[in-house]
Amino acid sequence: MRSCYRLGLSRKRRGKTGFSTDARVLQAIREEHEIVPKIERWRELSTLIKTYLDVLPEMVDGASRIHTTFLQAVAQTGRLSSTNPNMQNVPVRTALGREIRGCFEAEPGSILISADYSQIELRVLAQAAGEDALMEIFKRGEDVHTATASRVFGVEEADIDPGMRSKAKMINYGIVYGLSDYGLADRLNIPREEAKEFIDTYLERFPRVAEFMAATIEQAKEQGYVKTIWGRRRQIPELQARNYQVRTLGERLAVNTVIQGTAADIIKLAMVHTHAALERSGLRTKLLLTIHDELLFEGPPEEIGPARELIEREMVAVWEPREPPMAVDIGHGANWLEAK
DNA sequence: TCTGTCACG
DNA sequence: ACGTACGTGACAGAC
Repeated sequence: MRSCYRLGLSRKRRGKTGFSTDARVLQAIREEHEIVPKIERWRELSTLIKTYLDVLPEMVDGASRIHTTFLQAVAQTGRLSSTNPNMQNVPVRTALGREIRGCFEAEPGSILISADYSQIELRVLAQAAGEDALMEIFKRGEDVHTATASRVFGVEEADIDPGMRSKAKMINYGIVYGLSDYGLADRLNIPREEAKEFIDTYLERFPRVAEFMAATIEQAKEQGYVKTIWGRRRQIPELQARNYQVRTLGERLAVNTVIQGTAADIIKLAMVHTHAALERSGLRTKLLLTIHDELLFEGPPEEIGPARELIEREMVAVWEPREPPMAVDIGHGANWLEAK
């Protein structure tokens, strides 16, 4: 990018056609020129406007409702995907994003109930790896990112500040995805050596996680596939590639698919069981959406109490008697934002 | 049609 | 040394 060069901005990663200017790069060079934060703001607003505000109102039907299509055989991990429109990427992270989410309202006279599994992938990891240290954190009901920060940084939990917790969160999820020291360094904007220390310390504190990853990759190489806890398979032909880059991708896919795929099994079972239990109970509350670790329901306000109780019970029961237990966060409100 | 970017989990 | 976090779908611009 000629203009970037002229402004003397740092160049981080490059793609096939030039230097990247994606959100992570802009965040890292935010202080280098006053134009950078302005571009960040423009990117945020233009994305939300063109992808959601310009398009979704056109898709509302005569009953003031929007209908998505769920695809059951696209995502290679066993997740559902959602298209035309995608209701699984409705904004929520920024202030304007939350305003957009708040536009999705229950039918007048009804309410929405949102129920999401708390840290489902890390709980699955704890079980799959048999890592007691991780299991104990959940069993005690601790905040997993704070607890991880304490173990990785060697600081009392009471002294963990939001920045340390945020780094630990990055490490926790990065581990599931097979992140490298380079990748963590790039995301945390820290030296590579420091990132390597964090990862090494994490794997020392949670040694069964390291063993689980190695064993999963080894087994996948022998058999050609991995299996979720419920037994659904994904072939990983990338592991046979001669190309290093493809092969290491295969190693990350092997580990991630067991975790993400098991979480997908769980939410699908939860859909079946909550639906069946609602029908059996005679309640009129209906399942509307599934968003990977969240189920969204709509129903009469007088059913809030029993519906919430039934939904949480069924969602938790899907995973029993495994450890650590699943935890479900439930809320309700007139719109999707309030319900979260 | 490909690439980069960005929304979500 | 290698290139460097998984899974999606939608949009805009270049070709």
